[in-house]
Amino acid sequence: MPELPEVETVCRGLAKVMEGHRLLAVVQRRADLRFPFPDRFAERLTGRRIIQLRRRAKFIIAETDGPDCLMLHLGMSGRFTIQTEAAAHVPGQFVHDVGGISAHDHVAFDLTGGCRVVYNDPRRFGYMDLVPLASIETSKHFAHLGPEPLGPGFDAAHIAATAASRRQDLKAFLLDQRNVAGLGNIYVCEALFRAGLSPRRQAATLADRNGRPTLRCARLVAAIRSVLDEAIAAGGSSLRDYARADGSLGYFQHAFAVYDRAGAPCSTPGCTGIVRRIVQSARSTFHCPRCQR
DNA sequence: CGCATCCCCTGCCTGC
DNA sequence: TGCAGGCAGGGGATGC
Repeated sequence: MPELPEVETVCRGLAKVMEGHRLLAVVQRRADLRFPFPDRFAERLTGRRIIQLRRRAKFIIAETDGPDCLMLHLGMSGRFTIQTEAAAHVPGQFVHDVGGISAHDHVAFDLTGGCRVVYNDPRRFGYMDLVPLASIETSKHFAHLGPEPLGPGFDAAHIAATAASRRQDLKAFLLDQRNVAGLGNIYVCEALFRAGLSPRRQAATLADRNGRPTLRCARLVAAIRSVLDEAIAAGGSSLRDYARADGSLGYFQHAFAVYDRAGAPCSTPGCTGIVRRIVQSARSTFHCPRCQR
């Protein structure tokens, strides 16, 4: 599912029911997801109050009043649902254990205030970890992350400086979380389209011969910001299994200009190009070969 | 260092 | 209808 706008949307949805509340019970139904759960995962969280939820890159961080922060990564298919029906609540048990509906519910968080937050992840590419608040930024998850694309550290100068020595394709450069954190396949495709830049262009060509930012860098920064801002405002993109934590659907997928639109006419005014699908790094890229250079 | 490839796991869609 | 194959929003390991 999730790139930055989807994770941001989920984070906001969870914040409403988790912030300020205490964890009455944490139910963990298996020993691992993508990675093993940390030792005594449920025990270390039980009884703690959730102070604040925030997002960094594609992670959700839940700060608690205890020594550990809960770090969540949704992988490809992770999602949260919020259950509020009092009738569905059987302490320490999953709703689906009782009602028998869905598989792949791996963790449940029971909170004061009456909500249960359930993590479901069919592919189990997501994971959870516990990290001390003071060492979050230096943790293995965050130590190599680039700047937030919507934050102050991401600008034309950063792009130019980072890309200047890179021989890789622009697509791969933007997917690399060390360069900028939070973009994934969809929003890279959409941002490159908005910027009029080819996904096949060498990253180094964004900078001038002295490694300084060009207009292309500025256009790319503006394109990334605008597409992310709009996607967040739309509640993210709902493809296949993605939903917001409250169960409602994002609708930015209706605004895709190129993603999953191979064969469609290019939407750039005056452009007669056709959206093409190519494969880069074994993943689909969608672009207009005519107006993206 | 950069890049391609494979892999983790499951579900869904397509085409035969 | 059934089944095989391809594909998927992430990201880490490996080998060239």
